[in-house]
Amino acid sequence: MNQQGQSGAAIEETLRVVGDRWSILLVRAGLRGIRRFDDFCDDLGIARPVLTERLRRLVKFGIFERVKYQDKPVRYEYRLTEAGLALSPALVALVRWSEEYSQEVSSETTLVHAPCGTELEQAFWCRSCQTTFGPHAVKGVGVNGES
Amino acid sequence: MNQQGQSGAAIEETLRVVGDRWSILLVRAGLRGIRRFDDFCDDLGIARPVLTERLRRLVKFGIFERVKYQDKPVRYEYRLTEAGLALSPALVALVRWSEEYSQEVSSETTLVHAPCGTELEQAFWCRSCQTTFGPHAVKGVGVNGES
DNA sequence: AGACTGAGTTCGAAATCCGAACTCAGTAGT
DNA sequence: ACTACTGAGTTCGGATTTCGAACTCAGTCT
Repeated sequence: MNQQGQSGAAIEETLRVVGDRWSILLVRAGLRGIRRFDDFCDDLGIARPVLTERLRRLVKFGIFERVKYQDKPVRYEYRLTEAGLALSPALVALVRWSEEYSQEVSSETTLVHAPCGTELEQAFWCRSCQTTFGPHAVKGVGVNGES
Repeated sequence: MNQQGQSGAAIEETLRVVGDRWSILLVRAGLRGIRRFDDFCDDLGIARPVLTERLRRLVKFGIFERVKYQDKPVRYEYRLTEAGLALSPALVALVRWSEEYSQEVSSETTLVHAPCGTELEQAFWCRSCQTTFGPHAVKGVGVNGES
């Protein structure tokens, strides 16, 4: 079917987990502090059966955890795990992209790749800063490798 | 329905474009140099009708462009636009996540960002080769002229 | 009692996805 | 001229997923 390298397998696996229309939005809602079923429901406008299924899956994959927050009528809420939080770089990247390319596609980003001498694009992610820098933010760095 | 700030609207818009199971994979394939209909098909194992629809949509949103590369039998191929390339940071973030939090795939790719001293991710794109180099490829390249 | 809460479940209808086979223009081989 | 092959799609019926709306169930509030 496809025989791409490791990074291909990696991204496919990620998408198998959060690659549907709702999962990333759920993570985002989680980052915004939303935890309860009905709140996810109202906030995203997701259909309840789908929300049920999606949350279950995300719990299974360790992105959310189902926590009892009340005993009387037993009630559970969903909180992001560390793995869930770790998706934020991807969210940031997506947000940045839409900010830049969504409506008006205008950006004269031109970088130079020293080794091979041609223009190139680069994306950087810094763990300590928890931010990504789009291609335009990077300059004059030369690296290469194989595919 | 949802009244999140700009970033919420932004990410939703992004997902409206590439938020399905295939689009991101198509972008990734594009980054790997794939351009032809049948190649996308074979590489991803996507159903042809879906591929047709998906490519059309991505062209409409300016992520791919449909380019005639032959006249005799008129043939078109799909190339990533700059906006399409700009999605690579997001892809890198997803790959990175799966490397770290997904149990299945394990790859010891660890990059170091010289300037700030912490691990980081880098995705490089070479326009002339029409390919990106993932973290793996970059790994072990001390060429960066850092520490 | 009666109304309300929160986390779901059940339902049938509608939208998507799938693989397999077909189209259509032109090219290559015999 | 006849056949086989290419590449980019389209058409088909069937399977899967999604949807909104209404329902459940335990417990609480007035």
